[in-house]
Amino acid sequence: MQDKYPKSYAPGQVEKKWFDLWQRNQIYVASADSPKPGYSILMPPPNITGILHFGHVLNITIQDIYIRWKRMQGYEVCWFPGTDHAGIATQTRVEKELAKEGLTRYALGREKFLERVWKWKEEYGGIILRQLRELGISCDWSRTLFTMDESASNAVREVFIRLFDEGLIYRGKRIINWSPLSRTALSDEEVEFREVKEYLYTLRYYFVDSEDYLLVATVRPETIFGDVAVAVNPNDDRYKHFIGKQVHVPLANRPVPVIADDYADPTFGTGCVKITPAHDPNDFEVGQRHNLPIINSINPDGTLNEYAGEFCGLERFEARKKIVERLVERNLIEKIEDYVHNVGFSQRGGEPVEPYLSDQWFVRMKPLAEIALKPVLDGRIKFYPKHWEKTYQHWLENVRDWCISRQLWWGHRIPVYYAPDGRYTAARNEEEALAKLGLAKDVPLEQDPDVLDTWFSSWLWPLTTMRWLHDGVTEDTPDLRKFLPTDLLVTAPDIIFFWVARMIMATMKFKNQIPFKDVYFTSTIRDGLGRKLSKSLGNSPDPLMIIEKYGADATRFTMTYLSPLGQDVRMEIDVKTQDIPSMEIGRNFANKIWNAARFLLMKRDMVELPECCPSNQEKQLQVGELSYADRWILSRLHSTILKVNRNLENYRINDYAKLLYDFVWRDFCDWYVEILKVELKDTNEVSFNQALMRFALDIFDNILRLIHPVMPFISEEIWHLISRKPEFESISLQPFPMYIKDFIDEEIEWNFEIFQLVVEEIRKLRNEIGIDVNKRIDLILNTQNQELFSMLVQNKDALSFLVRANEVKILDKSVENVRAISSVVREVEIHLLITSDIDISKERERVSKEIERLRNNIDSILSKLNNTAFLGKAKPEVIEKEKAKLESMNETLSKLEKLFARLSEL
RNA sequence: GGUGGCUUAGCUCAGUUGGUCCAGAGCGUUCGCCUCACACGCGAAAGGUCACUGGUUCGAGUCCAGUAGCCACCACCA
Repeated sequence: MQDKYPKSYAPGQVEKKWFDLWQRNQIYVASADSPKPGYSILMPPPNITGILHFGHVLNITIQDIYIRWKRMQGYEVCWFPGTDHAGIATQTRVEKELAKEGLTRYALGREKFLERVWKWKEEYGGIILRQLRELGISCDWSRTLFTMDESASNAVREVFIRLFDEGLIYRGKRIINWSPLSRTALSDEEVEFREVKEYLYTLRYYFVDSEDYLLVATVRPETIFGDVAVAVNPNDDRYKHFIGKQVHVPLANRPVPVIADDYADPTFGTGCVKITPAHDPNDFEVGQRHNLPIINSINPDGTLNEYAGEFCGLERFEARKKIVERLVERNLIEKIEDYVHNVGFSQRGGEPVEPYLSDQWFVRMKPLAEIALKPVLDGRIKFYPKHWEKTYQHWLENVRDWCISRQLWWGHRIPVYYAPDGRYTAARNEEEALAKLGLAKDVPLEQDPDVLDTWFSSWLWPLTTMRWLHDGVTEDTPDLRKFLPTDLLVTAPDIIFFWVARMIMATMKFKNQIPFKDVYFTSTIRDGLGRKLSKSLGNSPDPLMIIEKYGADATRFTMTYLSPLGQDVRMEIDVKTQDIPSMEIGRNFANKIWNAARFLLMKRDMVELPECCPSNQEKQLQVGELSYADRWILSRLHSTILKVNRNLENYRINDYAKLLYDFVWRDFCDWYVEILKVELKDTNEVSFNQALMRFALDIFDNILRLIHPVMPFISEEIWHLISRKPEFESISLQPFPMYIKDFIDEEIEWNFEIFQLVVEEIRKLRNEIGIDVNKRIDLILNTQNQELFSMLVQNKDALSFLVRANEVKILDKSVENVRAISSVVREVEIHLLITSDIDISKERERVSKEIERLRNNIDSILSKLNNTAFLGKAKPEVIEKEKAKLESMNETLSKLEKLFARLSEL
């Protein structure tokens, strides 16, 4: 029998077995025609270049919890998976591979290069999804979508054309964020600011017609070759009279005018600013105001161009060093000071972004922001935690136009065609473009070489996953009707602007519907030092290794257990071994569940329970009289069911996990299973034992179903062992436990708590006076409280077992002159009979301490009850409670005092 | 600079609308146990002026204001 159910739970094979079976039986494929109400979640599509990290683990686990919970609640559930083509990341990746072969994308040409990328995608692009599977997720793989699939691409193209025709997409020459590494424009969101220590150089700009000079401060001396003016504030008396004069740009020796503009802050630096329109957004605006020329002195790859003279070809930071050297040489630097300021870095490439003037495509955001703000403000879309709504609102109200063109090859090509006369339009193909432009059929057109920002396809995710415009035409599909709006989006807060806001914009704009009802922002995972997990810090263990070591269930459970809504998660990470010790929480819990099951199964086999599966509780209740403990665990179960549902509804997933943990470990294992041992031993009647086991297994079956959303594998495994169902069936298709109010018995729960306190007090006494664990004790318990007396009598055998007692006497009147160590708990006197001498002074100390504690409590209650303000203003039930408490405490106190008096007599 | 969050036991954190017998858990520490499901376990113990100041209230860890420290996001002047 020992071999039939292994002693400790081994997740590896179990998890693999069930995942394969779930796949083979296709139990997670959703039907848009189902009569059941729909419930849907869009999986945030991971990048095809991505590898699984703990952010995914948490995110995916939460989604699977909701998907499984709702499925068990009887919804037609659909979880849409997919992957993102990740323009820059993927292109960079493949270019690196080419570099190893001594090739570049330019050498290969656009078409050949894209072939390579597709090949790479076919080979490696699915890895991340396969890794996700290891977690046991139950998404509908038949609906997997890639953002560059034809159906999605069709929708992207249509959306571009529509927005273009409406004037919401436009082309313009602007200062954008340029990534010299990837040689492409970036959106504002792709730039992150970091504080850096640099130098502030104060340069001398000599007047053309005198020996005098202006002092101009800059952190970027390499941009002087793009200078077209020096600005001073019109109200700055120091410089007023220089306005209109000419100064020489240092080294360049080019004369530029001194102009007046409010942009120059007299209180900052010297009060003079060099104006470099091509390399600074503010300067660009100043330049526009004053009709200044624009000199672009930096190449797309970040090197200086011919305007820089002798510095031409140098990389911008290298150039800075050389230029400063030369400036010092020529005595053109007044001073160099330490300077700390914020610099924008490319989120992906990590290099400082270059403000760069170029022609790009933009989406006009104002009108879209307005329609996206509404559903969040009026509560149709709810954020969890709520405070993100404010961040969202602030962003939308201050949003700037979105630069969507990327100078890449991998991505959705911009569907814009240019005519030889310089005009252009957005169209599905050349033919249509010619027609739109009113040109003859043989006029050659050129398509825009750029591609779209990756997020320009991601923002359509709620629509493209449901095949909206999959052929460029079809507006309505069964999936859209059934599953839009989706019910929940689970995502990290750092893509609230990138993705969440834009999906709301797009779905509102094109479908006039919200994309999702609830948005859950996941916790950021940090290591023991509070740092984000990252590969470079070495504090980001491979989840697959962790899953292999602890099991997917354990990993899922631990992550859930540790993730409070709206709070960061901290996990100790052993950098050396790449281990996460806190995963033991889940592993130990899984093992505990396994062993509880093992115990029940062994007992079931012992009593030869014939049925294959437990029936429902209502039937059980009629079968036979339930014991006190039975009624208690049933009541606790239903309290737990109620709270589980409430916690899941409110996205309090860590509370959900904790609740299960405590219920299973504390209530079920520590108390119920222990008492069950006594009850089974109590009688030789087979039918009684069978009924009892049927009941216990039924409780456990409920536990398995409660736990299934977070621990799908172990619950499936044990459920099959208990139910003996064929393998094609699944616990994930069973109903989630229903809360039945009639099973809640507050009186039982209350009294049982006292029972627990009594047991604990007796164990404490045993421990304190050092009674050998194997020695059985004799006890006398007495109480005048009839209810408690009856409870104790009913639980006498259980109590005796739990405290390892020999003989237990339960009386409803007080006892005199017993040779015992005594204590009082909630009106129950406990006398542990002993044969040896009592250490009276120790006993007196113990009892008097207890008396003092109780008196303090009584005093505080009395002061409340003597306070007329309290009596006048507190709720009646609160007052009643205080009175009852006082009464009970007084009762306990008088017993203690008697006890103490007796000790004094000895 | 703006906004939001956090500050409870040695560590990591719970504490849902203010009131349930001294504010809870896990880890760690100490003591005792291989008690016939589980040592990934069982029983027990020690450990907290709930950051600080003030206010509201009959009553505050819980609500409000201020102070300090930490964190995140947004903005950003050479």
